[in-house]
Amino acid sequence: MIVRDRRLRWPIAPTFEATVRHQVIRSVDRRAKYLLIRLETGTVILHLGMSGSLRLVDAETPYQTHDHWDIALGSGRILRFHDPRRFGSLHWTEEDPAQHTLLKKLAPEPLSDEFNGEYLFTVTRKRALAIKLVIMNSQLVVGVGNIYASEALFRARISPRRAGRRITRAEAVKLSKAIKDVLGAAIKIGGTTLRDYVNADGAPGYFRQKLFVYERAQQPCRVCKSPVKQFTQGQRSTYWCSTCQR
DNA sequence: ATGGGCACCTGGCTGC
DNA sequence: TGCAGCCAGGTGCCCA
Repeated sequence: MIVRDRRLRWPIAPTFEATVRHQVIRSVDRRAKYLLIRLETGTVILHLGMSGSLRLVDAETPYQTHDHWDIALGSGRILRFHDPRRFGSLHWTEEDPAQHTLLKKLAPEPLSDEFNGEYLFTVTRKRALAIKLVIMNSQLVVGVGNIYASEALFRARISPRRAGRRITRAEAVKLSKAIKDVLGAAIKIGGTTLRDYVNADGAPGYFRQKLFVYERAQQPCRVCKSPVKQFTQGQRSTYWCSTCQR
């Protein structure tokens, strides 16, 4: 393994290369947005942040700016990590990865049966916080960042300003379905590409074309034609249609 | 227990 | 043409 820049969101541990050297990859899994690569003596926990990507390249492929590390595989190819914003991270654990600090408090997988209307209704009961911020809390919901939060609420026809505890049981059902739908649809077509972000093949994600409200301030709502509104919640932009969403 | 705010980082864009 | 300044994203962490 070659590390060119240890400065990711957290610095890559100085012992990391020596630890993973010569180990066989047993399996690759995922929890929330963390990639789990199980080796013989432990697990690599990797996050792509917002601009990270992994590519499998030939050994002679020259590295480029922001190619922060390479792992040489037994096949002769190289697993290369590229991340302009350096919000990605790389950790090592020899214990059950589910018990790792970064993973142990995470909410259920949003596409699992465990994540449903009843679950969402229950966890929102004592939340005075706006529902948009509630569904962006990884202890309550995982997989929903700023883009999909606005999109899911639009699909569920719920105002992003509504207090979590004011969500009715029926709305919790709608919202849990909207979250599953938006994540499922986005995954299916390669995610959402904004500006310079590309996926592992260097291709953009095409979900941007399917966004109903995100980054569409002033533009007509795709359902009712009234202008999409924008405001700030938790230091982040929220987009919504005040006609469709209540 | 809950919520508010900040931090990390760089490319793209705006405006002088 | 160049450059300073702002904004965007995911999410952990510190403090009230």
